[in-house]
Amino acid sequence: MRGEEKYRMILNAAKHVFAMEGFYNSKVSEIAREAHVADGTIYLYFKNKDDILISLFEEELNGIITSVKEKIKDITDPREKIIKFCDNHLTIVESDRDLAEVIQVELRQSNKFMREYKNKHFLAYLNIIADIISQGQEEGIFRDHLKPDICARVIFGSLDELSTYLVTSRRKRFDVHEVAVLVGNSFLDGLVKK
Amino acid sequence: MRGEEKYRMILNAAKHVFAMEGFYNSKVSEIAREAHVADGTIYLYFKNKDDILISLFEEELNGIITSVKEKIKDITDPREKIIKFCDNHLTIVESDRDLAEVIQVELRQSNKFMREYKNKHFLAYLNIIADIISQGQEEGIFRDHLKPDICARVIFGSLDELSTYLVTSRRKRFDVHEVAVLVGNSFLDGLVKK
Amino acid sequence: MRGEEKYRMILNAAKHVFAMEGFYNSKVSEIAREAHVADGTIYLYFKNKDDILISLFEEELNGIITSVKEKIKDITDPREKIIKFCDNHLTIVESDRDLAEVIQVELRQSNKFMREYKNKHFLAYLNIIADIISQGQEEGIFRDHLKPDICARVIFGSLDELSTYLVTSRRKRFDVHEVAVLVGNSFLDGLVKK
Amino acid sequence: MRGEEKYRMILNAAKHVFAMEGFYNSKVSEIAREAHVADGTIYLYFKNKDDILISLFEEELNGIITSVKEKIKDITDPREKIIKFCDNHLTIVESDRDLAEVIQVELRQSNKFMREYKNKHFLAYLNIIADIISQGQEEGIFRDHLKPDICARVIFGSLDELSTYLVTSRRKRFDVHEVAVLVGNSFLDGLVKK
DNA sequence: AATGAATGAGCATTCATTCAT
DNA sequence: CATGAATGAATGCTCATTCAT
Repeated sequence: MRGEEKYRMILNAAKHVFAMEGFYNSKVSEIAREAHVADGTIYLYFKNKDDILISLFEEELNGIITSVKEKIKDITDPREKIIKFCDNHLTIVESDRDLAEVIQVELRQSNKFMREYKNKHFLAYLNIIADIISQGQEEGIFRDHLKPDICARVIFGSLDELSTYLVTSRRKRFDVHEVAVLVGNSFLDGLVKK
Repeated sequence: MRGEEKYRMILNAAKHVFAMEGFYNSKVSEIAREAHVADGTIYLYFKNKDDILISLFEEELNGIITSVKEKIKDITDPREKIIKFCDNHLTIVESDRDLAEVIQVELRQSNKFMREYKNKHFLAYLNIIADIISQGQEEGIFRDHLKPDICARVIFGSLDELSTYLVTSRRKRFDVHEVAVLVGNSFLDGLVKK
Repeated sequence: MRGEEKYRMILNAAKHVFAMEGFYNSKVSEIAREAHVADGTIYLYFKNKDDILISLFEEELNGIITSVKEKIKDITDPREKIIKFCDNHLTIVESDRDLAEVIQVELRQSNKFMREYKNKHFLAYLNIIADIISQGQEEGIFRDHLKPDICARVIFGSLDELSTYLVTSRRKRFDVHEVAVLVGNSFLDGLVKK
Repeated sequence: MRGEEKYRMILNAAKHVFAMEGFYNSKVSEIAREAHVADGTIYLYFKNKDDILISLFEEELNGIITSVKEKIKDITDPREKIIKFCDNHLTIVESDRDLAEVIQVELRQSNKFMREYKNKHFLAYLNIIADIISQGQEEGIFRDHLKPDICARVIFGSLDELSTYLVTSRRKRFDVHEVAVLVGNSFLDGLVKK
């Protein structure tokens, strides 16, 4: 349908502009120009500039969450699941630098509305890792004293900082699959009972 | 000296205001009020608003770098050095939430000048970790195939995300010393030759 | 005919919306919604937003003028005519608060086009009073030195301000028939030769 | 003092611009230009555009109220007081056409804040007339059955409509002193006990 | 050095109007 | 005739920065 198409065009333009300039330095009129719509048209699809950013996260994070859940659902070994999760995250980031930039840069914005937003969709993403850890602990594979929420933060933090490294550099810093295995294994060495 | 005193007052006010509102939502006049100086006075000590943020990082990061270098200089075991590094980072963050907020939130801003800035002082901080890894590899304690820069990113990313967790929550999520050991050991399990 | 029906619906919706929000705070889309037509449809019947207001006056004032002329045409005594005029004005205002609001609030708008408009249809209404005065003077009933146009303004101003009083208040301030007699007589005392 | 001076300059510029264009067609930047200040300066003295209009009324109405109270305070005969009130109103209007235009045109605006405003300062003006009527009734000079608030509206409405007449016309329509006496007497004929 | 009143460039948002369907 | 999605000109307001005192 036409409307849906414009909605996508605006979000894509916004992703690019936000990635290039940062949210606060981005101009709505610039997004409109890149989306090939008039300034006013944006306000038919979004309540305001903030709403564009929120919608962008909502859409993209949902996509990422759906895709990673799909990819790990047939894996039984929690160790392999974690490596797959890392691999998926870095692969997406590598294939969509704008997205990576927006997630890293703007997920940190501290508006109240953003903080609340994070407490909803971002946590769903973190919980995927935490759930894998819990599962591994129940299966007696992972050490019991490690708190899943802390581990999830540690793993996500590593991946996110590596993404920054990837995005910030103009030249290629590392092979994502190789590093995903490295990060996964690094933690697994700490996680797995000896 | 008088001037030095005002400079400090402005930076402290800025740290607080930036932490509360975020850089872009902070007003120079608000910083001036909190610092008990006139708006114009700020421009006697800083070139512009951006310069306040840059100077803030410069000062704070230098302090952190100096303090952590001091703390690890008498430790010989690279494994202990890494744990000490983690412990130091999380302890500082816990004792100065405003600083933590500013580092996490604003270090991600994507102005070009910020990017360049990061490539200077922030890298000095990362290099402390990378150097420890290199040292450990030279001593034959750490595995050789791990790239020190990648490892440094992974460790910093973990610590930084844990800081966010610490700062974002109103209630205490974890004991920083305990977690510092955990993070350090987690990586060490992966780093150390078996 | 269909078109005539929509024209009426739009004017009625406009009267209500203008009365509620004032001309400048009214949105064409709001009028369209209340009239149960599409935004664009309005432009099939009116040149622009201004034209809606002008047409509204035109229609309503013409109605009022026609009705009052009908009511006073069989009265011969100019004193009774004036009282009837007052009674008619206040009765209409009381029965159609939206109309009253629009006349009072918007008749005062000072666009050039409005000024010109007033100089055409509004004057026709004032002239009804002025003509009665002139008639009374010719018949030797009213004092000769009073200028009919001034008297017409005085009488209309009184009625209009009383209408404001009526419309602004939530509770009933006075009985319109009683006050019409009062206003009429008040002037007549001044008008009539002793 | 300087600040007070700028405040006056802005209000005077606003009075002129509002009178020329009407409130909604007036641009803040136009007021700024006429006041010989920068756009932003206006917001040092006024909260927003609405606040300029409100302050304008506040100042001007207070001035009018003060001046008329002063003028009638030594008059004992309520009949003379009313004539003096009318004379004062029309004289002010004649000497400050911009003020007259703003009062008439914009006092009718129907924003909620305006309605509330009217219920405070405008009523103080009306009450001056109502008090005179009450006084006259207590002294046994005016008829008892006339309600002072209704009479006040009638008299103000007459004066206001005559002001419109005065302001709208380019040529002089009447002598204000003569008409003031006429309006006053007109009502007095109705008011005074025979 | 310190002040803070003044500046004015810059931008998000609104909404009357159009026109392809 | 009717629609309503799309347009884009227009403007109130903010706030970093300046500079006369």
